[in-house]
Amino acid sequence: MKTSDDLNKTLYKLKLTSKGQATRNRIVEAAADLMSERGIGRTSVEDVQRLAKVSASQLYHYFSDKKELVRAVIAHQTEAVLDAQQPYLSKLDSFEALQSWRDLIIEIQTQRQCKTGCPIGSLVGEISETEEEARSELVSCFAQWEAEISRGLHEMYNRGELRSESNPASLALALLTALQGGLLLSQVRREVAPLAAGLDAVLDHIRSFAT
Amino acid sequence: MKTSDDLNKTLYKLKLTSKGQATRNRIVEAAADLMSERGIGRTSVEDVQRLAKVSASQLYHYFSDKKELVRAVIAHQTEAVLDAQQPYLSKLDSFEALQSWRDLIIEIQTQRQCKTGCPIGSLVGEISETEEEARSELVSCFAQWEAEISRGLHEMYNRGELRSESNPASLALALLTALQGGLLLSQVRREVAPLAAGLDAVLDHIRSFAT
DNA sequence: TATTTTCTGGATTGTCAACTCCATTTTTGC
DNA sequence: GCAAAAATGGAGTTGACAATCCAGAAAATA
Repeated sequence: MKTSDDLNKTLYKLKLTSKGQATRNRIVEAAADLMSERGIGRTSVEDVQRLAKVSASQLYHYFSDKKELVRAVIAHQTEAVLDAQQPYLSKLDSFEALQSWRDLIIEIQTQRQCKTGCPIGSLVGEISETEEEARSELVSCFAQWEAEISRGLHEMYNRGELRSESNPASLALALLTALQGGLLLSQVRREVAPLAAGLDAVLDHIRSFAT
Repeated sequence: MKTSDDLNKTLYKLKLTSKGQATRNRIVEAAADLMSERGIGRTSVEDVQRLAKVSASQLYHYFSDKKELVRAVIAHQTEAVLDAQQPYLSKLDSFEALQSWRDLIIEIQTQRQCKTGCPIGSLVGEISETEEEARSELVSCFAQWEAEISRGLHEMYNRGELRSESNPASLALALLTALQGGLLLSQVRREVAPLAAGLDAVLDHIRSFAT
């Protein structure tokens, strides 16, 4: 049963020492690394403890249970993924920028040797049905991502670089879709070809709306 | 340790009574249903036993361990997924056929209320790293799928319905990519919009190569 | 029919992983 | 400097779940 203190800790995040903050970060990062490599189910909290070099009581001092840790991981990965795509992502307002962004993504996936998929997307299958809260956090993560892409396309549209019959919002969603599918297939096939094919098809399609 | 009898059973699939075959099927179908809904990790063999109405000894009579059951599930889902898209999938050799196929997929995902993703794709994140054998079965499943799509596009190409500068193989891969990404996003967002946006973008792109 | 093989029931075991407890040390705020 | 709060160590508990075992029923085969 949850005491009201636990509730406070969960909802209002009681004070953390800078040392405590550091420990918490170490835990989240370790968990994020392990989970994006093996998935949630195959990552035990003991594994996380070992990698983060913390004891059980430390981990449960900062997170009430594994679910809460997973939620923290989602938040952490959201930030990490969006950050990794800067400064391109926030300025996707030209065909050149889109192309550079595409190249960056391919580069990132190449560097990790296609051993993982999207740090966010790969979690979808492991929570969707069971944890409503985690799912909605994933949704908002994707929404942020989509919004960044969408913003750039809208700017191009407003500047008249995309013809009026184009639909920037749909195109942004299609790009994110190709990205997710591409990462998934590239992970399982251990090659970037699907990612490249998916992104390039949608990018070509976007270019077809050039004025 | 594996006895040579177990080895025989695994490799050559000893004789199965028709009754035995039925039991085995019940197990695989139950496992497939549960795993595509909750994932592998959250599906216990006990859950499978309950749903399939079999005892533990029955399940382990047909499968040496959970991993083997998972492999059977992959094979089963491969067939189920490809079958569900017939007769469209095997005749994707016209723009109308492509459109009908797209409509069918949206319809399927709508009917399952976006509660699951791709029965195959959603397994990727839960095995990739750990079980090499299962991964390669997933790869060949996707390869079959891609080949079916590719065949249709190549026929169009050879018939001169797609311009010579188009690349049917890439387009097929892009379609599969959009499909996977679309199913993933539609699952987490509980709406078909991403699936539609992804597929429509690639289909429009393919149409742009029409002669 | 006899005998071998396949199939089934269900109790049991062993392992592993999530989570708890309590004592102790460190840090903070007054 | 001194309470109070936060951080840490690590052994211990609990439950779930994969897998086993032994015995017996049904079915195939000769």
